[in-house]
Amino acid sequence: MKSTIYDVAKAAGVSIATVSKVVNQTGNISAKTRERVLHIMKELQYQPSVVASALTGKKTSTFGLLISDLANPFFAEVARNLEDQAQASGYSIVMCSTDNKDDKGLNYISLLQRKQIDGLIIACQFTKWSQLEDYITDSLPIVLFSKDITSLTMHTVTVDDYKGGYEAIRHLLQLGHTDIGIITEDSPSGEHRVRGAKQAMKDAGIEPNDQWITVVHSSVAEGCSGANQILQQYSRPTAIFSCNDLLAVGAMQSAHQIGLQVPNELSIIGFDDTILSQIVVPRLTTIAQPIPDMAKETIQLLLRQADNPDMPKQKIVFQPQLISGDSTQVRETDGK
Amino acid sequence: MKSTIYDVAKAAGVSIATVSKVVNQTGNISAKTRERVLHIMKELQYQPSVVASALTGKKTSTFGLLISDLANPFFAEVARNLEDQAQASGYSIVMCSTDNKDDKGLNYISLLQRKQIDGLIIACQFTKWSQLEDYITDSLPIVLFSKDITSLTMHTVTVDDYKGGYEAIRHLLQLGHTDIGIITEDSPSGEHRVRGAKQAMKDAGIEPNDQWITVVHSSVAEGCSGANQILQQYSRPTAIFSCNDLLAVGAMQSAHQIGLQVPNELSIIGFDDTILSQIVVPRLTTIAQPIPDMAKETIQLLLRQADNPDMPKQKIVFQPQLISGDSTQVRETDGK
DNA sequence: CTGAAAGCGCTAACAG
DNA sequence: CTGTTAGCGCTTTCAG
Repeated sequence: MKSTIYDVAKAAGVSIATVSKVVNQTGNISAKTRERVLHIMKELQYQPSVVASALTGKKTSTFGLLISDLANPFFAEVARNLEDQAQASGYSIVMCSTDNKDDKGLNYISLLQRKQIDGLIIACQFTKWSQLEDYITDSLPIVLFSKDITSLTMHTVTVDDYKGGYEAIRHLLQLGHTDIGIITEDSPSGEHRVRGAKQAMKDAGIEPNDQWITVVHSSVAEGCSGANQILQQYSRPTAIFSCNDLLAVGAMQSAHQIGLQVPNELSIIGFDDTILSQIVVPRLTTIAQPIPDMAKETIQLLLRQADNPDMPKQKIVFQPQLISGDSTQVRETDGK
Repeated sequence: MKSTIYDVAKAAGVSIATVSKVVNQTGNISAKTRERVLHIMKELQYQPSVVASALTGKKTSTFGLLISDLANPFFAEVARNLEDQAQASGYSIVMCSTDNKDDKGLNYISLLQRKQIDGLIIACQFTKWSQLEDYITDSLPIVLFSKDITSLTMHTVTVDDYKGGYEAIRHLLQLGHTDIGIITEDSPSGEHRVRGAKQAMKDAGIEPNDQWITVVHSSVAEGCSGANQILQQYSRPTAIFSCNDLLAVGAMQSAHQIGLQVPNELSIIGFDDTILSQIVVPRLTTIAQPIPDMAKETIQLLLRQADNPDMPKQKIVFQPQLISGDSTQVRETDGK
């Protein structure tokens, strides 16, 4: 049988209040009794119940994480980093894959609140963000990760998607590419990346060709078919910017199917720098998000909200970074 | 402020016992009162506290998952499937990446027990499994996933690693390969796979060449260097069996560096059928584990243990399946 | 410095 | 069919 605070108190010949104080290091307890209690605790293998203490208004030391799909390498890495940071502060994380389905997400949210989590990280999509307000207790610390929903006023940790898109194109431009296709997914960050990309082209005096822009769901397969659409046209671009690595890998497969050499005949640049981009041959050039830093900031934000419920909402934006791989190269002049 | 069972009781003009009964659908409550209570619950947005009910001895509806590394695609997929299955039964999962460090794992185990999880899935390594017995309350339902520790008598869900290794080699043999290298990691399942592999060779009258077997840590980089060791020898094999996809991908990179064409000059077969094997070019031939089925069985086992604490320990073994990719082909006769 | 006692929100007999 | 009551294990005044 598990031992309780009563068992310890009895064995130590003190009251449960005293035991509670030595456990939580509150109040003033003489060194002597503390030692004795500590000793007994060890002897009885006493493990304070998180459940009981949570009932008295203390923390559960648990965060919830809403994520699109844990099996997606990008999100898996995000989850891992968040977990590490949380663990460093004594917190654990409940993972909830929503597949970006509103009802699934909403269900998880109420479940998590019934479990009295101390904070929630939202790293998935909702089609109707407004519903969240009905579901979320105002006192629940929340951070939006890698999503910035302007209609919602919440703490937010993101990468500068716009700049990332801009830099991706600038990289291609520097290599001499002027005919550039874009494969993107239908999401806010995808849109930001595309906006940045288009702006970079315009700033270089190039008008984006809408024929070379496709919007698909985020998967390798769709990235491939999206690329097919672009590459099988009569005139095709010499480079493609894919809004995430999954799509970029799909584009590489498409090129392979069509018989285009990457990077000689087609340059491809991705976004996220997931493990996929690292193992693919040629190694994908991509835009990296500083996930460890973002994770750290996210957890800090959650922690700080606990002490300071109405701290002003912050929007923290991190800078993306170009990772040079082997999937992009100088445009070959005989091309097109 | 969140509403409690008292608020509902008061508003409905009944006792909290009655409310509790309609919430849990226990006892006999007249349709009329039930309606009324239900109505009030909705109105007050009443959400029963999992914490409070757990304190009275009920479930927390939470499982813990100990996993090596959530960022590893294989484990991410395992986690996702377990999460889905758990969610189908109203459970959520706390993820704990241990990096196969004993102390990390042990810490997580006591933390999880303090949080009163209803069950634990262990899918990571421990160097000293015996320690677990001191940490785990005998009443905690546990399932070992994808690990079978013979010294421990626990419920176990695994794939037949031995057979998987055997089949992998048999596949290569059928393609005419007789000079086969092996890259493996230092783990029980890795050993089983290698044993199966060696047996397959022996059964075909081939003596495994220890020069062509390397043991490394599980990562792409180590898979690559492990393959380098094998392939840079004066005489090299025409095929390599890698004990998991990470290593297989590493082997592909090694081949690429050395300038060996896969599969013409070198066939490579992996294990796990992760997303990595699917995106790599050429598509990796590999041995798949039926993760969804394994996950389902795991959760069922946990659930059943809750009702039936001392049910006889089961060892459930699933059959691996060969997935034909493009990384293996008939041995070219001019080879070696 | 230590202890008694009142909850936290809910469940489970046991009465009525 | 419904309500009373005694906990579950712990925290936190408030006395002593």
